[in-house]
Amino acid sequence: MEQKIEKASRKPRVDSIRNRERLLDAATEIFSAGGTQASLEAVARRAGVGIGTLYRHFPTREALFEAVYRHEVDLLGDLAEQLAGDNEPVEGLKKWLQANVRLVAAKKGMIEALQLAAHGSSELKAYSYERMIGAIRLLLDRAVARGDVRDDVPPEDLLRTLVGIYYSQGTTDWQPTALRMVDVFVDGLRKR
Amino acid sequence: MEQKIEKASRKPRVDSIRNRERLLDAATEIFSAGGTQASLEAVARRAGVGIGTLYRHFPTREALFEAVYRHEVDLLGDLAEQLAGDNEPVEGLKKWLQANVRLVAAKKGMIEALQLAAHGSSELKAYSYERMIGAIRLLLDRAVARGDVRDDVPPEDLLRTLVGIYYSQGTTDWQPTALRMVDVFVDGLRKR
DNA sequence: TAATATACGGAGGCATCCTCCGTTTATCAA
DNA sequence: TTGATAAACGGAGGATGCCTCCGTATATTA
Repeated sequence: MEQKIEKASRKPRVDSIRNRERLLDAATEIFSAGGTQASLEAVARRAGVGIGTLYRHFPTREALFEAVYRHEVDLLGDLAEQLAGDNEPVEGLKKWLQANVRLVAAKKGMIEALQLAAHGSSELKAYSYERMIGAIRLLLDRAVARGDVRDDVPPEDLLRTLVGIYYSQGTTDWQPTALRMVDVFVDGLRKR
Repeated sequence: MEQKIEKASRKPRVDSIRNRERLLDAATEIFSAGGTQASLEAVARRAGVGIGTLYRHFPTREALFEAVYRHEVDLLGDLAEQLAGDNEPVEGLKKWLQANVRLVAAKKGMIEALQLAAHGSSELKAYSYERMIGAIRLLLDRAVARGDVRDDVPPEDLLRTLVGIYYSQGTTDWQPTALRMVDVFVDGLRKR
């Protein structure tokens, strides 16, 4: 959502917008691969901008995490709406859950960062929680309505279970395992 | 290849032992206050030794975490034995549980560190688990034997619950909350 | 007390963090 | 178009942290 502040200001410069997007993409890649403490200068290099530009757009490491996280949440929300058109509701649900694995990397980093810096924007938390629950409900209800899966699992429990699955995996190279667990779990939801 | 000669080694130097202890104390303080990524040079400064000395005693950040953690576990084990002499078993149990809050800071850091470096010494994990369970059992059994608390809570469940309480607290300044929760929980164990 | 094994400190090379500011450029009014 | 200027850009630079290396200091042993 774009916000317009009272000042009749100039149009934002196109290079500024472009660089912001490049930085966001680069940060998503770098953080997923290298973890929380990846170098911000590496992010700037990957984005092909100067370090000063990075700091202008995201004054703190935490601000960058927040932006990455919010972006991922939005992507997942959009993906759910897209998958809701699918013919196979259970498959749609499974695809969405597995897409989450990508997010978790970012989320892990962000939680750390927020704890550290101690201004964990609860607005962001609330926003993302709503968005995630909404996405799950959208996909789950369709599968339930078709009679494909059991009807006694509320979206909230599903989300909590997911987080549990992701966090219980401690080691590196956890993603394949997590994907497998999601697979098992969704099969468990199915009615025989 | 030359063969290593087995020689009767000298006694360890007293300054070496002293510095090792100073480093351990300093690291405990610094990590508790500043978290995982606190500066190792700060630890050395606080201990009043050179940075080289720190690295000689603890070649990696992880080695230092391990040593701090093991030390804390030992202290808690000893504390349990001491509290076991107390006249009020439930109070002893509560005191011990609250003493744990200190440990958690170190533990959080260590888990991170171990995950990152991916050689999480499982010997250390096993050791600390045994020691913790032993401590809880020691205190719990006495309270049960006196009929002060319910008898259907095994030590393992108590430990898991504790960890859950500590980890569910996300924000900074979590310690007061955690202490309060422990208080509530122990009261819940009491028979009316 | 002398010999020597052992530990000590910190300089130095490299990486990252973050700020500051001179330079470049997109926007807008004329 | 063009010139003025607000806005964004890049990266040098100072501070700090990581870790290694090695000359110096000292505890232990004979």
